[in-house]
Amino acid sequence: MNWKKRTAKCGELNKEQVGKSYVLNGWISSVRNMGGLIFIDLRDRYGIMQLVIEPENNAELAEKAKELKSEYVIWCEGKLRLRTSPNPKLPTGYVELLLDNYGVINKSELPPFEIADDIETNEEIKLRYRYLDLRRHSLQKNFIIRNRVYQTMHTFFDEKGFLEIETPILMKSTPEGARDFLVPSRINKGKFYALPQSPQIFKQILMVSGFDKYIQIAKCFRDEDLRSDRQPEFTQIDIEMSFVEKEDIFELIEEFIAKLWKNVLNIDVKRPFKKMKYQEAMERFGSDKPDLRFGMEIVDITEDMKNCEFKVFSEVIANNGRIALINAKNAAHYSRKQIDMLTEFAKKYGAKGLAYIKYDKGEINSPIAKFLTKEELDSITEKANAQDGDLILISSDEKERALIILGALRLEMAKQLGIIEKVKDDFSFHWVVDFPLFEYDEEEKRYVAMHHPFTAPKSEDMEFIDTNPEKLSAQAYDLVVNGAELGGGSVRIHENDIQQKIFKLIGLKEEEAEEKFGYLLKALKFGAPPHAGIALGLDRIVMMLAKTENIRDVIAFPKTTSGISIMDGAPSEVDEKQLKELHICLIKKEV
RNA sequence: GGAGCUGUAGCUCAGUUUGGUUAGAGCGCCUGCCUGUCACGCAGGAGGCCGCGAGUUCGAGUCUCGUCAGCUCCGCCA
Repeated sequence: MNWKKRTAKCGELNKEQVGKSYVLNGWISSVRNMGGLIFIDLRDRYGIMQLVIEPENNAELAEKAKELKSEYVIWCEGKLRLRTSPNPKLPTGYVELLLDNYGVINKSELPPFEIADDIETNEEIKLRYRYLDLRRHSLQKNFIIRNRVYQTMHTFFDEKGFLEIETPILMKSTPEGARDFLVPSRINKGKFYALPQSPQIFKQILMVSGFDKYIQIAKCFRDEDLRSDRQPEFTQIDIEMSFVEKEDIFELIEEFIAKLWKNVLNIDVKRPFKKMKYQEAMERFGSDKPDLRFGMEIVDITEDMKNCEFKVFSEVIANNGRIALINAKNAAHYSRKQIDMLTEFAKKYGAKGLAYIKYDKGEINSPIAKFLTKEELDSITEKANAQDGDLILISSDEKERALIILGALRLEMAKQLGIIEKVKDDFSFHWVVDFPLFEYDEEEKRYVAMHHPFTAPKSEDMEFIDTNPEKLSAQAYDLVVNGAELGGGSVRIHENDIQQKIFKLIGLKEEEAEEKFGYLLKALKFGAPPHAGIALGLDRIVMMLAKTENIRDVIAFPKTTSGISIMDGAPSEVDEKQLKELHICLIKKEV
């Protein structure tokens, strides 16, 4: 070994250790050569230590130190002393290491960007040099949080008697849900494994086996388009329990979440969490994951407009649609152009247009006012609780569409008006419950499970199962924090006949159900206990704790929005030989 | 599958509206000076396929079309 091993870490030394000698290892963060005095900032993951060379007392070392550049890895030794001019901004700012000697362990090319917290660099270069980006404290701290989450989880669930059990990564492709990633089998030519979208069926089967409390940090894979909070591979804290009801899951998860927030942020979370029905979430907030940190709730005015002369409204009413509004307080100053942009925004969610009323300096300013009677206008003003200075945005559409549009506008206006900024340090935890069991898929012309097809219907709704399936509510629940879905789960079906019925309702023929899910159906015949569970999005939890808007900030090696890993170049073409072994031949793209 | 924004020095960006001499700034980098810096300071210097390809034009960083990449969003994501 031609370097000296560290006896301390950069961020750990302080006043208490002054007078002692240490060896440090780390990366050169910056060199400030004052001529008669050389300062070097040495960085490791624990912090920064200032090194000093005094040319007056060690001319040789000072001369040698001219070789030192950013991001060289060095070892160095010297005595810790108090600084004559301390820097209170640094945790280690009261001390410095007076060097007796140092050595370069490994040189570095000039990095393509500076390794500093406060500089912006384009995403592509940061991802190409991910190892350099990951040297920044601003990113490292997220992985320290992530680790805190792992450790809290392991301890918490171990103490509760949960068993951590791994489930297969290579499994059978399932027809429901997201697009599968497929893995060809060499031994079984022409056949494919799929990567799990979640370990759902395996964990249910573990319940049948009697492992009544299961947990796993599960890697999941979904071949769908990416978003700022979605990667094709992501991590779930996957949980399942036997002989429980949904309340048991609520209590367990609330306790766990409270522990996480305490351990990571030292915040005391108020329990129990609020519960809101899906229907209510949609009606009041236009979302199944409402952000409850602020108001601006949706107001239904369909009834008030039932005799309205305005054709847009009357047609919507005739088609059983919804006319509703939100009141953007103090936004009457919005210009025509700004409102046009809001209209464009609404159109992304399928709006045909957007009506508005400005209560501007005592006057009502609205292109639709002339179509409304005084009574109609008054009732809008009253229901919206509109005052001078307010801007009312009105959506009229098919019911769910209208609500979704207003839900999106509500969030957008909260952003634009600085409301989100005001509540950015608040946390609002709640459960959304009583989801519909099915929703109708227009494209496939069939019912699909809103959660997944193993979700139990509410027992009091079972009477509708043969007559009116769209009326069925699911025993499903989502954990929602600040408008983000951090997890979701359900009470599962543990009876073979009900499971078969559900498959039938989503359009799976008996043979298909047998072919795709036969192993689950069979397992349910062998004394399956009642069971329920949940999956928490670990990446999103870390995002929330780290207060970052982007999932790339909490995944060590993430992919770009087109699913590419720039650093290693995945996905890539493969050798003809590899394809041949797999009996795969590529279709040449036509030009 | 669709929409929007962005692409100019190693990095961050200006210049594009209205085409016209040698494409600028800050940071970083290189050389020298500097004894308390920590966003060190001072002096000097190097550094450009204006994403790529066509087109319009006497002339394109600037206009048009195409294309690629990154980001954000809609669809999609049980």
